[in-house]
Amino acid sequence: MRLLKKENPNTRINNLVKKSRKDKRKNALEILEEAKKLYPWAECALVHKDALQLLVATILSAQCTDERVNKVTKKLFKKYKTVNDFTKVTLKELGKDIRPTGYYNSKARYIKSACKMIVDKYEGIVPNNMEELVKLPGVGRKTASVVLGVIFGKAEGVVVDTHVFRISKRLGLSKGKSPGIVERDLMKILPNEYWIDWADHLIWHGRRVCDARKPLCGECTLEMRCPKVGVKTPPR
DNA sequence: CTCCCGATAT
DNA sequence: ATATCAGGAG
Repeated sequence: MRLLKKENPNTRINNLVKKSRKDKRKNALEILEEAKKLYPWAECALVHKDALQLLVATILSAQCTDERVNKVTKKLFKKYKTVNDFTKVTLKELGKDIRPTGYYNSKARYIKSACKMIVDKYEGIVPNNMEELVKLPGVGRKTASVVLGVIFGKAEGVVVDTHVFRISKRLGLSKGKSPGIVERDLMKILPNEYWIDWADHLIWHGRRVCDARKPLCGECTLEMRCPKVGVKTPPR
């Protein structure tokens, strides 16, 4: 005498979490298509004018809003023009110059060391491939993918920042507990030609709608395709 | 896993 | 007071 199985109106959505890679791909591409309509510009939010500036800005963006990074880099890039300028400064002084971005001691070390390596090993030129970029101090796959995508228009990986990590999981595309796992899942699900677009558009969606604490599911046009994995209190 | 860390929203 | 922000290293 079991209880009657109650019909779940969200069966289709719940099933998205267990779908095959092929189905996940179809779903992901539909979501991306919609996200492109929502954020047709999808430009890089970090103000920069070349590879070095974007590299530095992206290192600074760890656990910090892009808005504050831009405030800091506006002055920073007037003072430091080349990789050599960053290698000459003391860590104490560079730390002061980037202080509002947080983690300023670590970031100052990363930036100075990375610039030194660029001078010593890469003839002053920012590398244009994943293998070399991630050798730079303070540069992981996320930072490297940002530079590769924005500056060189190339995707050797998928940018998995806090937004992409959170949203990809909410959408049921990955259950990975680290950005690395989520990136591998996304690389399997999405064709390479969409890797850059995925992060570009989902990050804007993460900022404006699919917020970490209080996602505006009621205003979300991706809502019908979203199983909302891990969303605690979707407000109406 | 912990640590690095200021600024802002809730 | 606590959570979060275009993470990475040890």
